[in-house]
Amino acid sequence: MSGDSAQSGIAVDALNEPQSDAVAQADGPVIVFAGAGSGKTRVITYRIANLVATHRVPPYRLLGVTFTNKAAQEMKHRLERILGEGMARELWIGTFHAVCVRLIRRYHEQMGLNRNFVIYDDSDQKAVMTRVLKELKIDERRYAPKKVLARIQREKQEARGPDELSIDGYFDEIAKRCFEAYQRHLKAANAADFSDLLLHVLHLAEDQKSEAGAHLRSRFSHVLVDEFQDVNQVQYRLVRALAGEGRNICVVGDDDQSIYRWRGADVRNIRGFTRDFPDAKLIKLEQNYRSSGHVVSAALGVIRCATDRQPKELWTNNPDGEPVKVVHTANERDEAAHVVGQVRALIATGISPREIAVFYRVHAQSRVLEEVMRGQDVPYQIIGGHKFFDRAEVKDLLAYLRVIVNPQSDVDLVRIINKPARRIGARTIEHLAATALTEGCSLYAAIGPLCASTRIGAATKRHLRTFGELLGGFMRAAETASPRDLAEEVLEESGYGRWLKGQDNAEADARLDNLQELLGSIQEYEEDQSYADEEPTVADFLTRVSLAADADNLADVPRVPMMTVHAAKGLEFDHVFLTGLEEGLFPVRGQQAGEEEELEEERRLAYVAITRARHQLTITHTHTRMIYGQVRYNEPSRFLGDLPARDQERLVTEALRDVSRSVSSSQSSPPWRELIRAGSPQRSQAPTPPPPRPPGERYVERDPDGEDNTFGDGGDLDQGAIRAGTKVRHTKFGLGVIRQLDEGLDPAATVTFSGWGVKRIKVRYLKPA
DNA sequence: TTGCCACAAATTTTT
DNA sequence: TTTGTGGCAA
Repeated sequence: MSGDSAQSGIAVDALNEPQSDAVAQADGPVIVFAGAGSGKTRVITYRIANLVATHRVPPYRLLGVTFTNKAAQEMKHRLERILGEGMARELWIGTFHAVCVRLIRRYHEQMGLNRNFVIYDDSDQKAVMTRVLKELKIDERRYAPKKVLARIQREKQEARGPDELSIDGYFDEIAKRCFEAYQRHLKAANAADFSDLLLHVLHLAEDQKSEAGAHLRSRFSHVLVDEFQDVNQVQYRLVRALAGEGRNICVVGDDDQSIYRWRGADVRNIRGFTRDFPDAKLIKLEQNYRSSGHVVSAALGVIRCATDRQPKELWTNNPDGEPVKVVHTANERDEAAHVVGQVRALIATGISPREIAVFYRVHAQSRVLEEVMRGQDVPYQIIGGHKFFDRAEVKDLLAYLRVIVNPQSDVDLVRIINKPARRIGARTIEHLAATALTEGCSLYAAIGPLCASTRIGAATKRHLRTFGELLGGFMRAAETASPRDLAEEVLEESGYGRWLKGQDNAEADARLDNLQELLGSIQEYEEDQSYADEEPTVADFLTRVSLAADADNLADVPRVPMMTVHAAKGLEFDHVFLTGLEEGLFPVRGQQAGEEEELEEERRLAYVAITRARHQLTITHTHTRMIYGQVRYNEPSRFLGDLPARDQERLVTEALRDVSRSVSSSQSSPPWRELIRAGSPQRSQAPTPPPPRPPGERYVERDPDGEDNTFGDGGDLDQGAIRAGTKVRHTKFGLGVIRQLDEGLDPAATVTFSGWGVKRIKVRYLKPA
């Protein structure tokens, strides 16, 4: 391709990025090792822009793949700014799964899928597997559906089918039989699981015989992959195949940040890339633009000890900043108190809570931190956790829609057949399944034959028939109604809405709200489609939902983000608190033989965590920790020993000093004694002094154990104790503030909950906070 | 068919 | 400690 750069109205200046010329070359394979904070995503973005603007590659022939919707979104936005909306819209940018769904849309006939196929998520997969185990009469307790499924998914991530499963022991025999049956079920249900989405495309792309395969392979002239260290075998083969003869493939990643091996990611892909593409141009980006000198140096100290990594030296021009603080604390409460105390101090100096993050290795650690945050009135937000579309009631309504669009989907049918209760219980479903098996049809199609048989009572037949007619009616309605109208009709006619309304509790109210929100999101989808001049369909909406990440609801109030280290990948913050650096927790495991690779991954995880910090990093660890209901005595994490001495400052909390004094008098001096420094500025302590309270709020002495705080003598919220502004707690929504109060026989309040928004809740469901 | 109790298990998680 | 699941009684 020529370097002709006479282009039309494109912001050329934007292309003159420091790294872009390194990857400006248009042809041939390129691999970029991009260290943490070196501007990884930028490289891909500018390469794409450059290909379009300078090398005149038609945008629709460019494929850019990311791992998360968020990353894809970000990349699209950046490219819109550089290339303009019209051009950017033509680009193929998305997650592996989203891209594959788009391709399946175009090639579904060659893949043996019906247009209206549905995507089965984890719980659907588990439901299928449970069914399979029953059918094969395999003991569910000895062979847990989750275990079998995990085994199968491991195979699928390597693009192996049931026939290629290598058998080693009895479990594998079982797994193989289940695998076959599982795929059979998916096919019959006109469904695909997440791996299938990729596999369908892969199989066509690697098919040397069909014309469609050749067409698919030549579709894209350039393929670019972000976070290449996270690709699994299937994804790697997929991008290789899609790059086709041109071999214009550019991958960007950091082997030091490979933390998803347990999920099928294979670092060997990034390390082996140069084997598959010996002519690949290798580029290393080693300058870190993000973090302070001490942070970068600390991160290097940890990662340097890693065995088997692509040698590279991260460096930075940034000032040294403050050394990393390593704080030894007495226990998890002390640790939380210290972290929250520091966070408050930072906020008090005017730093935005959004720029102060708290990390932990496992979710189980978050509870204590949350309690102390709440107790000290620090606004926080847990990142990760469940998605909106995973809520039971949302999944229920979606299951109705899925059955309507695709009546072959048995798991969806089972999900809703008795919701609301229609007197169709497990027994009847078993009969239905048996009939479906002998008839070789779906559960839905088996309703007729079963009702014609004599195996079930007349009453049950009536219930089944009514249900069948209900669905039939919906299917007819689906032909003309818009998705939103259909959803509303389902909610109404199925009795689901009435069922929820009948349950007089706050939980049901919240569920109804969530369903309203779902209707809202369908509406939004319809509007999007009409804006894009496309027909909205239920099937398309369902696909989007399946591939959607959590709707990261932008917090109205700035809050301190709290998350696992995994969730932190790709993010950065001015101040980072990394908790629980203890042997047995971080690294979580890895001391035994055969777990070396796991330990390596923990090390990379620690590296990822450290490199999230821009200005300041505080690492904490505890002497004892109660986790999973058991007290553990902890050695400091081995990773702490890898931090260079000059980059860190070791501190202990007062509470630990007390512990150490009493312990050291009776025992030989423990290794952390020498960490105690005179004049350490720790103010942490076990019973937290009462935080200052805003006027107009009653303050009551807390129970020293920190259990439920109560108004006065506790018990229920009495009328006198609440008014607008009162803080309350709800079992599901957590902490909230009353906005408005409606008196009456059964008083209700409008409450703003952090993370949940405004809800109307009966006062009797609220507890004082 | 539903609801309750005992018991076990318990990283990390996107699509 | 919390959460999910299976068995059993009403």
